[in-house]
Amino acid sequence: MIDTNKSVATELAIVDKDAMELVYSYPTVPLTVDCVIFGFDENALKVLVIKSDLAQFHGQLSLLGDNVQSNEDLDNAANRVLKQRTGMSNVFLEQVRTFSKPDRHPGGRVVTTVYASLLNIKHHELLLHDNELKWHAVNQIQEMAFDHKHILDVCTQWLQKRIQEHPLAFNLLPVKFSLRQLQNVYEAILDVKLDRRNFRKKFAAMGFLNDTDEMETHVTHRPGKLYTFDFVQYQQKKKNFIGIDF
Amino acid sequence: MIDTNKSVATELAIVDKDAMELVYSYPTVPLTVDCVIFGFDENALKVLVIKSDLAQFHGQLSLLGDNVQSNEDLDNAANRVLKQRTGMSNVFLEQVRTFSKPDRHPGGRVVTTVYASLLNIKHHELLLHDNELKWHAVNQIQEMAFDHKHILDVCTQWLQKRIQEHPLAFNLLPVKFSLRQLQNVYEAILDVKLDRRNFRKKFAAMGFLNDTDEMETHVTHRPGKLYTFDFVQYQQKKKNFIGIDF
DNA sequence: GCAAAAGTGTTGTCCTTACACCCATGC
DNA sequence: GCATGGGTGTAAGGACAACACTTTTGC
Repeated sequence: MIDTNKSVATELAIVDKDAMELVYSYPTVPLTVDCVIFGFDENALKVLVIKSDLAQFHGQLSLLGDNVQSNEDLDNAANRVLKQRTGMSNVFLEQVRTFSKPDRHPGGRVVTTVYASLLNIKHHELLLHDNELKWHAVNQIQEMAFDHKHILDVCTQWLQKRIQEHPLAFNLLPVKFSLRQLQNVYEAILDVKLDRRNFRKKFAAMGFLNDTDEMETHVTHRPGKLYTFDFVQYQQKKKNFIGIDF
Repeated sequence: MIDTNKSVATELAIVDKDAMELVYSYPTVPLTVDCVIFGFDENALKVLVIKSDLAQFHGQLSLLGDNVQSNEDLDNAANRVLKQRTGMSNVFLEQVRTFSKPDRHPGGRVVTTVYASLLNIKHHELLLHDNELKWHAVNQIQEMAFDHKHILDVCTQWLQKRIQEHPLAFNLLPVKFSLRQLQNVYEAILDVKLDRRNFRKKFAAMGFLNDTDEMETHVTHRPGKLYTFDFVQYQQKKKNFIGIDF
């Protein structure tokens, strides 16, 4: 029963005090975020990495990470880290997973929440180059600092699944693109070779492509037709749309 | 260049000290795990909830959660919480997402990582009943403590997607089950009628079913064969396994 | 014997795959 | 004219959907 002699304000204060005491009793842990920024360029899937700060991992590649500030949520932390490390903003980051093995960081226990994104390298010029910030081809990375190679592998699988469920690929292309460009995206991300004729048939059947009457120009071969992605058709057909299977 | 006057041991010690100092400089945060245990019974999707401990949320439903201990990874913490709250062990928990809004807990900042599972209510008798631990129908829960309703919604969506990609349905069945029982689960969850012969063929082809030499008993019709789920086969074939499409 | 569900094969359709030749452009 | 990739059709095989009758048990 509520004691009606107490004001509502007092009641709340006491209640909050209980909750605060509870929270104070919890052990606390250093928290970081790491960003796995995938990019597509020159027909290869790349990822944005730096050289590790730590002497222990001297020369090794590391994801873009930092600790989470005291009153910052993880989404904000990830966006802040990305901006601080690369100068990029307005990147759509998605939370992938939280990694928490107690020995994953040599300096002691650190829990990290990983965010990933996929963007067009040409549309996001790197403004900073601290710690040798660079794009590396994903399939050429053998070793990384911490557990970052494992994290990268998890994120690569995440991306491969994600791109088959959702047409993220179109984000990587200009508004008008050729089927070859589209196919390159899928081949690079899924790490497979696809048959050109079957690929065209599949996308033709999906009906998300609008045929412009334009062609490629200044290419050293027969120019291909240019298409646009039909967002309206996609939204309408989305409910019946299971995915893109190769 | 490495200073060859230093022993390797000294070098490592210095390196570790750098890493430790770095980690000590990070702010720390109270971390919890919450478990969203879905159950299927009487043709309804249910979830295991308790009444909140906090006076502020008096009478409101809460997920099963606790703080993460100092040297425990999140997977272990989730399993421990589940065991402490319900007595259950050997439940396959999957990490869903980490929630971190600074104001999500009235006692101050608490970051929580959420795990979910799906199991058969009848095969997991609740051994404890503290805080009125009970199964509630998911679609009848309007309000919960903290941001737990939001978390539940996220997990429900996660489950609907997940069950189409992975054979979680086996979690809902006894160790030995008939094909009819298996088919009932899929029909109920996917809300479709399936052809018995095609259903059997599909699962036979997948090779995850072990034929026991036992039959149903005490049924008022011809008894069916009982099968077990072959976890080993599933793990091996998993990489090629795309999903269960009906 | 009757009700109720188990068990079992075949066929047509559709989707996926594999595969080869001519065409348009830049140089 | 030659190098480069664009554009196109067809056939075989595999997966899926549709479909009906006989069998085994409890009552």
